[in-house]
Amino acid sequence: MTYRFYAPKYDLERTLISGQVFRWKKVGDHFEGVVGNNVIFLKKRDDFILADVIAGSMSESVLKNYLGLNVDYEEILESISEDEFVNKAIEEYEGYYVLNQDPYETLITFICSTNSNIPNTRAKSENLANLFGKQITDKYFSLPEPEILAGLSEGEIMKAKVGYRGKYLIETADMLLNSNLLSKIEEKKDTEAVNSLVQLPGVGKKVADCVLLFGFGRLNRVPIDVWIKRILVNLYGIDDNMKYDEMEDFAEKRLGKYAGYASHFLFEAARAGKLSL
DNA sequence: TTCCAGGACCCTG
DNA sequence: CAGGGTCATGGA
Repeated sequence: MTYRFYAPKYDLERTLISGQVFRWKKVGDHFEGVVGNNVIFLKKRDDFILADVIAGSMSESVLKNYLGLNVDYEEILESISEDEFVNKAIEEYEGYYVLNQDPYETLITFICSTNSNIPNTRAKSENLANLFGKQITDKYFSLPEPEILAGLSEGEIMKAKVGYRGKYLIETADMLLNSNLLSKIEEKKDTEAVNSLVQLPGVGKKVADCVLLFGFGRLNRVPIDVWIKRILVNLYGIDDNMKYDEMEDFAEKRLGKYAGYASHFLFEAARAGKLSL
């Protein structure tokens, strides 16, 4: 299937090769990625995103939602750009969109991200898929379902080079199989959703907020990582011994209902060295 | 060799 | 509750 989305400002590279998602790569003039059991090719032409679903049955509406196009982007930009630092970040990193990923895939990949870096997280995610996932095309595999992960031994999962996170992945998958934890997140308020997610092994508040922001579309949630903390301290002047919840509250109040969206502009701009921290 | 990377967990005081 | 050490792995 081929789809076409009107999105003049959309920068595929800044969106897909970023810190929010770990399953895309640039191949020549386009981007190739695995989303669920689909292999998707994307490229930009003029004001449009051209999408080819190489394998799988992802519908146009589902892909549009995944790409973060079911939001009023102009309203979001207008809202968050009231903040001077965010405004600067948007100028330095325009065309970035927050995706709307599958909660389970977000969870698994962000468990892999802890105390690691983005290239390593990408490698871990790819290893998990290639070793234990379902083969979709000759070279692309889906992330393994919880049934598969839960059935692995620690020795087996270590082949994916996930390190000490291996047992967290196995135990989290097992808990998901024996509960409806993820499916109940939707109905919970933010604080309760975080409290629920952190019950999963390998999931702390930061990963929980990543899951809420990138997997559940809660654009207000601000994952407080070392970058955001550095930004809050050096640009916004907060005390660097503030606790996680206090920093999150500060960021949400300061940046508004799209604070999470704003924070990722800050994150990417900072990581690109554009914020002079 | 040492340090760090989008942290989480465990043990002490 | 706060403060420390520890945890696999790869790259600088």
